[in-house]
Amino acid sequence: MLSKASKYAISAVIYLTNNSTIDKKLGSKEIAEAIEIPAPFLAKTLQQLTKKGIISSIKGPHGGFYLSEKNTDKTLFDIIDCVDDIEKFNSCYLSQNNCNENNPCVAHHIYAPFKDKLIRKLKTKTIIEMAEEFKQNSNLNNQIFAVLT
Amino acid sequence: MLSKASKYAISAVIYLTNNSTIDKKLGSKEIAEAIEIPAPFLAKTLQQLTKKGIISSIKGPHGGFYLSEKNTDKTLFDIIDCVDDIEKFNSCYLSQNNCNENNPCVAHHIYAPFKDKLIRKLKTKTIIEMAEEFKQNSNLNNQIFAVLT
DNA sequence: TCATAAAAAGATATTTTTATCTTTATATAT
DNA sequence: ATATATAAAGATAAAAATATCTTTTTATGA
Repeated sequence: MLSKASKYAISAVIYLTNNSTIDKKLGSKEIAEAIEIPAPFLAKTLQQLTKKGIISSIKGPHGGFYLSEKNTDKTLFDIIDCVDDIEKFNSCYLSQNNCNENNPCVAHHIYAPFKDKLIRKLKTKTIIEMAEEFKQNSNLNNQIFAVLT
Repeated sequence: MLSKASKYAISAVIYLTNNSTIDKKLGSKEIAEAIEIPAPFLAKTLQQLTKKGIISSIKGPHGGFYLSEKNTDKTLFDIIDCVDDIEKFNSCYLSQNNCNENNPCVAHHIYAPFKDKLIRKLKTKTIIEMAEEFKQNSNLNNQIFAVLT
C-alpha cells in the first residue's frame, strides 16, 4: 500500500539509526548496498528526507547521512508523510468518492477504526523505537533488515 | 489501495445490475459514459469479468453486457480477485518481508484483524446487495454513482 | 446472403512510478 | 589553493499501470 520509495525510506532510516553516528556518516551507496535496494533511487529519497529534517547530511569527504539531535523525535508517520503523502490513508479504502459516515462504502465501517489506530500508531512510533525493535529481531544474519522490499 | 481497473469494474458491475436486463444489454461505451470512466479501458476490464463468468456478454447487434442467473451469486471479492489479485490484501500492510505473528511489523496487529473482517465482508457482499444499497443512496442525480473514481 | 453492431483480441500510446545517469555545489584534507 | 569525496540537483531511461486505437470474430436483422 505504501510506495516503494516510502518503504526504502523506512528501511534506510532504521539502518542509519543503528549504524551511523555523527563521526561515522554513511553514503547513500553504502546504505543502499546494505539494505539491497537501488542506490540512485535511494539517493533521491534520502534527499527528500534531509530537506524535511528527518535525517541529516553533510557534503564532501567523510560526509554522508546521519542522525543528529534534531532528528531523534521523528516518527514513522513523518517518514511516510515526507515521501508518500499521508492523505492516501485518509481517503476511502475503496476510493469511493462520496464515502463518509452517512454514505459509507462497503469497507468504511471496518476501515475507519483501523485507519485511526494505524495513524495514531505511526505518529507515536519513533524511529529510535523501531530501530531498537529491529535490533532485537535480528534473527537471521547481521544484515538485519533487507526485510523491507 | 485497489487499482483503478478494480474500481472501474466494481462501478460498472453495479451499474449493470441496476440498469441492464437480458433484453436490454448495455454496450461498454454506454456504461463508461454513464459512470464517467475511460471507455476503451473499461472494455478491457469487462472482457476479463466476462471470461471469469462474473458478468455475461453477447456479441452483435443488440448485444452487450448483462447479468444472467449464473452471475447472481457473485461477490465483491470475486470482482476484485478477477481484476486485481486478492493476494495484495494478504501481504503485509507495510510490505515488510518476514512480517508474521512472531516478527510483526508496526501495523501487523492492527492490520490483521481489519484484513480478516474486510475479506469476510467482501466475500459475503453480493453484487445484488451492493447495487441495492447504491440505489437507496442515489442522493444526487440519476447518474447514481459516478462515485467510484 | 449480406450489412451491421457489438464484443474480443491485439497492438500502440500515454502517464506514473521506479530507476539511472550526469552535472553542480560544497565540505574536508592536503 | 587544490584535489577529492560526497550530497544536491537536474536530466534521462525503463517498467508498470492506465488509456486508446485497430482488426477480427460473431450474432442479428434485413
